[in-house]
Amino acid sequence: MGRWTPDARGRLQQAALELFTEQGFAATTVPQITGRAGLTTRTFFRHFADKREVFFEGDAVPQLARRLLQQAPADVEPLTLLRHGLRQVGTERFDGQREQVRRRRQVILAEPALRERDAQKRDELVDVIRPGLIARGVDPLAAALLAQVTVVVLHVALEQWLAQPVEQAFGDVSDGCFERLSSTLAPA
Amino acid sequence: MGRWTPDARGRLQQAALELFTEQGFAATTVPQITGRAGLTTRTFFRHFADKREVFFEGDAVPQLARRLLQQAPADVEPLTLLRHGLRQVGTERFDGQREQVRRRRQVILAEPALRERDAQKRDELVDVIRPGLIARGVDPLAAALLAQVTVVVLHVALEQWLAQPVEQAFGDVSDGCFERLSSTLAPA
DNA sequence: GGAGCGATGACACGCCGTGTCGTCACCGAG
DNA sequence: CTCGGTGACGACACGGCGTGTCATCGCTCC
Repeated sequence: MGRWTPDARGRLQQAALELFTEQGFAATTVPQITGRAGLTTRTFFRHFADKREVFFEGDAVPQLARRLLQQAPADVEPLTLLRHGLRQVGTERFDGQREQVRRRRQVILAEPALRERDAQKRDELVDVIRPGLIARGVDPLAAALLAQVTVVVLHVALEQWLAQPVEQAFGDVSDGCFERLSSTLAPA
Repeated sequence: MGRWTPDARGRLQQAALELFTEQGFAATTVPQITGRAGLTTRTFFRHFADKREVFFEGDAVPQLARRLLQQAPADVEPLTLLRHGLRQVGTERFDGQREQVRRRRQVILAEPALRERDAQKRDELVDVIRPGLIARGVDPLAAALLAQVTVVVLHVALEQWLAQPVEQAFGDVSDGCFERLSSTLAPA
């Protein structure tokens, strides 16, 4: 409990999210955000590297991926581990929150600057998964391909999952994507 | 032949590339670029949407992808088409220019802002390939997965190709990546 | 109770990107 | 040949982003 009202970072995130949905990302300025949060502009940039980061901060997927890769038993097949990992991500961050995820997705898609940052975040996830696989004994080329493909499936499956008429478990959608991809790549 | 010395856009690209390699992307300002090109700052932004675009402009890969997808005979298997497409990209843009490609790659990797834009460019390529596949009769889910995977292979194969001790044909590396991916994803 | 610490405020500043208007060679119509 | 349109660029102003720097002051530890 400091000299100031607590959770400055959380207040900034909250204010930013509200303003982004109210008036769009491009139309809201950092002073507007800090004004609503009761802070100064300079303080915003002490918590977030730039205006886009406040939207993506707290995205726990890379942390979860790191944890799963480290803690899984060594005898688990990499592909199995990755499939279960996506299912885990689904239950922790998607299942049961489809409308919330959809709204967030729409904000991103509407703003080129946020799409770009989203693509970078996917790359960062690849850069977590790949060394994790290598540490588990996967050779570098396969690790690079598997890490990239896992993030691709996460991305495509999320799109599929959001488009379903009725919500199903994300893990089922991502597993379906894995299988579909495997069969599509198999030589005819 | 106008009132001004011709090829303003080309002069800007040239000056920008020189300055980026001389002193780095972040350290060069747009006024520096336009100064060297003999133009004003405002003119820079008439030719390029932002400072990063001058580095990626003229990247003909999406155009090539569009052309290949439209012109290939309708009976070519999608996967075959994509593999040949990557080989084509390799011969047109990579093979025989490895040092040049490597230098460009290093500039991108050294600058987070350029990595981010590079990721966005890969997404844009996906957004060219996917509808092209759908137009060829591939169903939407497979098209999404194949488009993403093709760009992944392009990316991973480029990394592989740059790391080889002696240069080989890019198409051989990308084909190897495709096969490796297919076998890695196949159920044990 | 005094020293160090850490989060924030306050202020200045450079650069990015845009809106707007003026200038002037080129081009086509008459 | 002239005259208005067009299109690229210059000139200027400006808001917003992101950073460097120093001051402030409650908290903690000794």
